Amino acid sequence: MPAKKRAPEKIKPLKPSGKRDENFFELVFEVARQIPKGRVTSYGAIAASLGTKSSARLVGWAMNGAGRVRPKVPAHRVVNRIGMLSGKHHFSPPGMMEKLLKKEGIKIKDDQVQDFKKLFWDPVQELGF
DNA sequence: CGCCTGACGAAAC
DNA sequence: GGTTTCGCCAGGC
Repeated sequence: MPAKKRAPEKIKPLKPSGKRDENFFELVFEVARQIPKGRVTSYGAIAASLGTKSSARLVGWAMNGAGRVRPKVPAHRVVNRIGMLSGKHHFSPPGMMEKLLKKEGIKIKDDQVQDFKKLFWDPVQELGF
């Protein structure tokens, strides 16, 4: 029997209104803007704070528009859950993300954030969600 | 109109 | 324990 069914944890429904259009993106940007300087968070953490922890990909997708919203969203402070700069390839110069992070005092080693766990900023915890 | 891809995550194998 | 697959939603082709 082909193990092709993964439904581990059930995700909670989105807004009762069913409105999950660009509003979701706005929320992502809002949370991302709350990231303090010198700190980092993960896509999944943001998604979780919005109530859609399974939609971590959407957070990343939302970041695609991070550069076209104002004020600019510090997308460079958002990395995946292991602290890897998965999104560096999406910056103008791929090294920009790392550069910005280092500028804030964050050490990067091989596309990975050092002391990620220590620098991790959990929106759910910090924002009190 | 349908299939594939994508800056993730987590379980299944 | 590394690899694979699924789910999420949206957009591109």
